[in-house]
Amino acid sequence: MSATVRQAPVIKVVPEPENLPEPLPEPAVGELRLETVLGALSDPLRLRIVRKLLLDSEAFDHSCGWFGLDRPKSSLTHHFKALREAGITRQRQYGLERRSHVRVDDLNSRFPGLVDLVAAWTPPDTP
Amino acid sequence: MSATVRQAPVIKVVPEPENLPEPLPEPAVGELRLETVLGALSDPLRLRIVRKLLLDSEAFDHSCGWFGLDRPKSSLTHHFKALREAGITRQRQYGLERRSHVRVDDLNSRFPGLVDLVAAWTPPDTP
DNA sequence: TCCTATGTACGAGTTTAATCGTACTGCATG
DNA sequence: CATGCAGTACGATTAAACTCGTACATAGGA
Repeated sequence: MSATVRQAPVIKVVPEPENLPEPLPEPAVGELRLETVLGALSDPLRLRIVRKLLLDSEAFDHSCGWFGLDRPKSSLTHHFKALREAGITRQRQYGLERRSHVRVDDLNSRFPGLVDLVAAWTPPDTP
Repeated sequence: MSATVRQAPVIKVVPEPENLPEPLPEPAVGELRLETVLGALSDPLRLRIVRKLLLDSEAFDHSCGWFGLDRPKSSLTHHFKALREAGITRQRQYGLERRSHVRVDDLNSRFPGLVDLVAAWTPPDTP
């Protein structure tokens, strides 16, 4: 168990980019397309990822392994990339790991209510 | 402001099935799945169909040809069926034509806000 | 320095979906 | 009753996406 996911500060809506790695390539807010976002969210695994980020994360970014998904790493890369390219998540490189968080403000401004729908979703087979 | 998509339930939630043809097979309200609905809405053509039904229809069902889509008939059948099987539209057979309307109440009760997102959507290339 | 852990890149196999031509059904009207 | 019309059913083709194995890159620590 190496380090747990512990990290220090309670911040997260961090205003200062100086100590933060640059986000990976992503669409700007104005470029978000409803059909693309819906397509990205139509996959149960990705829906679960976004929902977990919304519900279980306090205010931090989370790395791939935090989600506890039993899929090959290359599959996870695929889905995290799909979410980022659709504009749903933002990813930053922290040393080795690539951490994600949901672009809640961007999504709420362009598609109000959508984030709440995902948060209220119940997975098909999870107790 | 223009009306939001809500309009009076006076008509449209027709209570009497006696003078109405039976709806074609469709999922019940409780069976609606967010991932399926989002998948059905991730297609621009279907998004356009649903949006037109929401905005331009008064309270009636509309047949395939009403939409003015320049696609082969078999393609339209495919998409209308996808919408119905996802639970987004209801279809009834009126003599020759099969008319559709959006299950607004069902969608609002299970996925509040989703219908408004579709109504507010702007097609990629339509003037 | 080597080793491990995190994650990517690439490529192949499989599945799913979109698109559409053609043939068909059934009503409705002349 | 024959013709036209609205739409489906079926099948083939094509394109996209999911899934995953393998190989590779890198940061951090023993």
